Amino acid sequence: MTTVLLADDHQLLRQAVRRALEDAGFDVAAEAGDGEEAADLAARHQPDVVVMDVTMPVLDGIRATRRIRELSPSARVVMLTMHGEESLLADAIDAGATAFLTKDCSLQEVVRAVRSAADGETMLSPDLAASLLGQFREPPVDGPAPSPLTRREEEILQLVADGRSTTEVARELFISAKTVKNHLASIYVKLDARDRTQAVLSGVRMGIVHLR
Amino acid sequence: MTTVLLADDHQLLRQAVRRALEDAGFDVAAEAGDGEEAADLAARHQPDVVVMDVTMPVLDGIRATRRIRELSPSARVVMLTMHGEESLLADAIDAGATAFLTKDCSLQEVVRAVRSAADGETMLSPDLAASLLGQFREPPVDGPAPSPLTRREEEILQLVADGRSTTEVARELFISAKTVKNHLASIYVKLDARDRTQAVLSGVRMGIVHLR
DNA sequence: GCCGGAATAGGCCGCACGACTCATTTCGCC
DNA sequence: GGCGAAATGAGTCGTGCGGCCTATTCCGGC
Repeated sequence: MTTVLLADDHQLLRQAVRRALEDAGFDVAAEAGDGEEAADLAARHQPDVVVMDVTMPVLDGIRATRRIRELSPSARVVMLTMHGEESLLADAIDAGATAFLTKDCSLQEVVRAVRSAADGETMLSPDLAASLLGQFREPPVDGPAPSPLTRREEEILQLVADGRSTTEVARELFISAKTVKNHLASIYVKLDARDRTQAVLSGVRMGIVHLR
Repeated sequence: MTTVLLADDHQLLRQAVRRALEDAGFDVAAEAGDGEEAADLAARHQPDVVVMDVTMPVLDGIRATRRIRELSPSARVVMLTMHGEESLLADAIDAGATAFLTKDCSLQEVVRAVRSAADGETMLSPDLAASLLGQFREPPVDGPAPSPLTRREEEILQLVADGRSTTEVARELFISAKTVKNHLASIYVKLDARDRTQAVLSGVRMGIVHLR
């Protein structure tokens, strides 16, 4: 049977989660009230899954997770947090957490996450997944914006972004410096820029030029 | 009872998923072999959840999802794909998909996703979630790179990135243009840039200036 | 108490840059 | 066949920009 360790400084929440997990057929082997206790109990009981709060006394959930991952590598950690902060998410995953849930999710979600974790599978809180996907969706939206520049102009802007001066661009493309300046002037008009700096930045924003 | 529509051009896969869903207590109302059929059947049966493959004849899963989201807004779409391509993920979410799974996941994962979708919750394939998180973890690694610039220099570089000329920066900061040039010279040395364009680009790469 | 870095400021020099106008050739497209 | 856009090139003009050197003030740390 799958054994679980609960770590949260709020007894109320521990009781609720314990009920839900036991109803779902899990064996809650122990409960911890702070991170250090959690690490000790994990070492002793070797649970399959640890359900852990991020904010706890003595040793926070992130550090506790790190320690548990060292002492009991087989244990999967399901992280709970009050606030759906993305920085915490990154830290948690870095520490070796398998799942990450916000506390405003349902008990069913927690049970589902524990089941996934027991199967060795990653899981994200639905709302966090949504916000992550939201960030993922933004760039492609304005990413494929049709460039107002001609091929030659894009080529020149990229070279300028790479640090070339007007004469260097000219040498590189085997054309006269004057032509490069003409192209640049055209670029400034099209991108509503008044100098190469603004033109390059516009290019970066529009995804026409690549940072190197 | 939760009704489900299956859309996939491989009958074998449809049968497998149907079995798993029915065992889990779902009602598989219909099956479609291509995207157009899926959209039609969705309009007729108004299922709670549509499980749809990305690659299908006639109308691909992305377009089919878009059409279904228009005709049957209450239907949640769980997207399946062979390849865990992130560009597809973005497109799928943009089309209005609620969940996104790779086909190498277990049937239990599909069932879990359908259950989540029926509850109106987003879900990500564990491996996709992991890869997303991977990308999320990277930026913070080199993000908090200690800036070699002083506060004043950062301030000036940001203004330059915002499009201000030397004299404009001076006016804005109530200092002489000469001082601004001095700061810029210092910035060029520290960032190994030879002009404002390269300095600003370095700033962008290092995350000390923000694109606006 | 003093040294050093940060912020302030001035001068000088040369060139690269950007603004404005115009010309030629070569395409694709109607 | 001819129109228009893209690419090429030129001249002129003014000034913004960057290199180099020096100086003063202020502050924090040794």
